[in-house]
Amino acid sequence: MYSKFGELHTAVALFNLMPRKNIMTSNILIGGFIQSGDLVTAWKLFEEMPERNLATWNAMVTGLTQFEFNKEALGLLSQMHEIGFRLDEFTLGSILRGCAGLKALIPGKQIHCYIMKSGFDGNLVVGSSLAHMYMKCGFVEEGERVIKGMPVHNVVACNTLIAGRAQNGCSEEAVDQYNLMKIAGFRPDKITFVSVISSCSELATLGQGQQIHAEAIKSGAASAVSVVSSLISMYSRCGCLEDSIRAFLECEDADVVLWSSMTAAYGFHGQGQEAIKLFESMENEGLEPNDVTFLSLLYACSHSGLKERGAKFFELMVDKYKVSPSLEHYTCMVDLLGRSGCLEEAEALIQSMPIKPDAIIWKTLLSACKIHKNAKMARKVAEEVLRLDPQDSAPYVLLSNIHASAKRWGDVSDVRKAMREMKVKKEPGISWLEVKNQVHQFCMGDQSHPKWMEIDGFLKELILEIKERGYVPDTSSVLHDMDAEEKEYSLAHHSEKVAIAFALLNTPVGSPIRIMKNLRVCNDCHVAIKFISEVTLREIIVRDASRFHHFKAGKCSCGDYW
DNA sequence: GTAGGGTTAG
Repeated sequence: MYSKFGELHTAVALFNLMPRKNIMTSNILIGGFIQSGDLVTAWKLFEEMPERNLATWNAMVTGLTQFEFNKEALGLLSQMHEIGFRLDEFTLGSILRGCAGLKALIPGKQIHCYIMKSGFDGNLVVGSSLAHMYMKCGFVEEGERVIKGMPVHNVVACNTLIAGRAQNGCSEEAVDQYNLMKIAGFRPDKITFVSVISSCSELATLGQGQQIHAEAIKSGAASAVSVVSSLISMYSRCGCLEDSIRAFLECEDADVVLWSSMTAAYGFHGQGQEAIKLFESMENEGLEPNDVTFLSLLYACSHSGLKERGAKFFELMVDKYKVSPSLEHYTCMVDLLGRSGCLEEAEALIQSMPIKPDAIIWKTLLSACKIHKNAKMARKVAEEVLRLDPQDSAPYVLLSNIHASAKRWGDVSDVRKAMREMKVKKEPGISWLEVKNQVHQFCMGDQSHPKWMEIDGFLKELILEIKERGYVPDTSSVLHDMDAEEKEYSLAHHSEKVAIAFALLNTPVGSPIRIMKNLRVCNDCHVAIKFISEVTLREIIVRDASRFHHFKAGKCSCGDYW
């Protein structure tokens, strides 16, 4: 009774007075200490026990995995094995959770073998944990096989499948599974909504996201802070910052994740000042920012050109909040310095940081070299990128762009030759948008859309019209060796331009257009879309690989800084 | 006593 009411030390005092200490009482105490987070005392009791049963071991293994002492839990498991204990569903569920946390596939597979032999493979808890372990290790298909092999399902099994797909980049499949689970008669809970709403942010399918939000409200799960965090991110990534703000303000039990997701949302829309204000209010509320909060904040500073503020926050993070900077934090800082033109400083940071640089951080610096047209540094940096990731097309494309904008055509063709030799291909640009709950996708060079002729004709007219207003095609981002006319044709068919033409033809006059793109918007498209927003009197919102651009009346919200 | 989830650099 005492251990249930949290008066553990009273319980221990009583326990010590007992002339004969039985296993059950000790087990209850161990469980109590684990629940209160005092693993040290739980461990001490465990060690002192002259005799332990399966429940004792299970309590300890579970306790260790609950607090992410996964390696230690695996150590206990092997001791259990040596002594000859038979593992039950409680042991198996917990230890699989530990394996998932460690992304330890090999021990996970060994446990899978044990499960098959001991006949636990039809057990819902064991099966879900096993599938979760595979999914966390990146083996989606194996996880699916485990879930589908179970004779009965429940909400947790469905959620395991949905979350596993969502976390492994199979967002569409996650949404499909969500629909299937409803048909099968399972009632989605807050964990379902978190996963499926996150998938909608990944897909940037606003209509779908709104519908699922409505379903979450009906089910009563929409006010859970974890669901709100995913909603903030979803609305932000679908281009509706206002809805993110509304969700944030309406949430009653805010935590650090909620604040971080709102910070990220502001950053994503280029509202660095707002992100900073938010961070300051968070500090005032007495909430402790974490590594992700700072990542979002630094990102927001970087995308708004707030170099000094960003640098100060980096210091604050290390000195006051004792968050040790990760490679991601350094990448953000390199981006911040590089974008604002301090290329040498950015390079010096990479050289001096205590973590080994990867291809991504060098690529970040390379983009900055492109923005600030520093061909000399770009060459050097491109070499670093290629050394770490020889198949990456980005350094070739960026180098070629830099040479092309300086009209060094010989250098451009050298880069092209090197690409051919290395068999590196540029990732094709893809843009997509939702019209009446249907997703339309346009890929550079693909004319398969049923309305292609109509779209193409309209696009030609549109380009002519914006040329009259002063648009001059910027062919420097065309990679191939072509004559000027071909280059212009190629440029005019960048997937975002095609998608916008399609949207103008198929959405109500005056309504905003939302386009998503897998790559970053090129400079030419950026200029062209500004003109298009002016001549068509439309607000055009483009999400590219890195952030949002809100085009309105000939201007972009990024202030041409991206 | 056991299982599934939110924010995140380029």
